[in-house]
Amino acid sequence: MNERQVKHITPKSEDFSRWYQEIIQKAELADYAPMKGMMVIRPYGFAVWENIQHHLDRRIKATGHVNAYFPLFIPESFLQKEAEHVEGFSPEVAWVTAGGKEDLEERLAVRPTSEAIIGPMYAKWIRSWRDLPLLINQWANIVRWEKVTRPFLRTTEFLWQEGHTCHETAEEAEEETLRVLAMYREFVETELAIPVLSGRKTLREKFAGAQMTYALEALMSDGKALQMGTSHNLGQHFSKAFDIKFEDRRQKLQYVWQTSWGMTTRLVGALVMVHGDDAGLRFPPRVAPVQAVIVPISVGDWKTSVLPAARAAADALRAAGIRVLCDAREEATPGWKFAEHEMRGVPLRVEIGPRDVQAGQAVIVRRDTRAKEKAAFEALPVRVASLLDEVQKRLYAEADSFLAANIREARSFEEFREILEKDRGFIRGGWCGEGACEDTIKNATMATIRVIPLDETEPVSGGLCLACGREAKGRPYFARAY
RNA sequence: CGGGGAGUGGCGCAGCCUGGUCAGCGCGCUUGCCUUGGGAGCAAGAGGUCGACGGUUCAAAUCCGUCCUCCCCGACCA
Repeated sequence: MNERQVKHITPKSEDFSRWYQEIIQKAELADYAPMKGMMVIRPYGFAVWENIQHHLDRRIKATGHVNAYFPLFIPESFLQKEAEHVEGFSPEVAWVTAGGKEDLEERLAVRPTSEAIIGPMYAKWIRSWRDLPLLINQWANIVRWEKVTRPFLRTTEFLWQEGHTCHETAEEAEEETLRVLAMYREFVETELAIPVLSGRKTLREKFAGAQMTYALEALMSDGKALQMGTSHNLGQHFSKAFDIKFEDRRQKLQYVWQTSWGMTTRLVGALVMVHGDDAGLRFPPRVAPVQAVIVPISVGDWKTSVLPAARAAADALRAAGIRVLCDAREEATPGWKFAEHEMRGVPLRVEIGPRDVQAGQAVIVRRDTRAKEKAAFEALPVRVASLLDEVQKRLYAEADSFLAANIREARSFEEFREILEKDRGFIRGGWCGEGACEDTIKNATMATIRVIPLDETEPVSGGLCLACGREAKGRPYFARAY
């Protein structure tokens, strides 16, 4: 019993923050690098990111976008062209000032986002309305000099995908912004099994340089919100700054209408915080690095009596397109393996022992419910595939009911504070639309407006602003956020 | 950037107050035997200039000073 404690992680309910850090290291998703705020994404964690990339890239391409790659460095003069953009990012830009032993004539920013290096290129490439829409995405690394960092959630360098598009009209740009938002939502819900709220950001929360920012927000199991992705309508802010013009269908010179949008390695952190439990991770099958682990029960002459059957089962599952691992390590006992793979979030475990071989069957155990069942060897691929679907659905359903149970209404500021104190989660309440009131609430409670639902563009009558008591113009979702 | 905590074999820690067999424990690791249906057991091993630099002293993991790094909690952000 005492020895067990050694490998054990802090229970989630006892100290969520500590649980998060420990599980990330023990499950080998990531490790701290020797530089502040930087981490190494280890193979197991990177496999999750690769699965995310795969599923997202598919959708990005299916909506007509193509991938390209732009430089890591941005000349300072470029970065400064869009005033609000520079202003917003200047505190967190890393600079390159020398090459070898020679100082540079102009400093180079390590991209905190790529608008400022993509803009000038688009200006070169776009001449006519026939060049539009231009729909490019890039997978890249980004550097933002953050003061407070946490593995996956906020690191100095992170990986992401950033889409940058140009359109003929304001309407098309807005459509693109919303199309991507919907695509993101479908992706997060389907692949990551995470339900989200989507909507507009307030002016204070929008991307520096954007005209309008839309976002997805998810609820972590400690009751704090996490932004899962953003889609920005840039209007003509950047096209004017970078002189991206085209001749339209009536032979008139116009600035293009742009969008940009991104999702990051933060999503890996979201998977951990939404689905994890006291025993460790619980990965949704569609992004799990290993979907099913086969544990041969090592007794007696298991290497000759059990192992071949385990290997054959692994081959059969692999042939059925399932990501499977046959854990034939001799140095670990079956019990050890059970606990380890549970901690690492493998959705299904398939146990095969001497008795099973005799009976021509295997024991399948679900990570999410720990339910056990038996399946004949021949039926294994079909049964495992269908159980993976069930686990995926159940994880979503569980997260969805948690989200639903943690969206509350506040009719007064007092009520708002009580909910925050007692339950956290999302709180819907009246807002007059003024930034000052947004600040008042934030300063008093640390909660911010996460999103303003899209179905709510018209003023809502009857409600009052939580901060000033005047008539509310909308009822956004508030929350404390990461 | 403010407040707090911590740097001792791979990991987790004890030792520090009261300098001197204090280089120690557990886990892990290596080798062998034996085991294996929920984190096995025994035996023998390998492994550390005690975060860095400077100072006090006959003597520093221990006392003093400076610096570095990491973590947590806050203000800013994917």
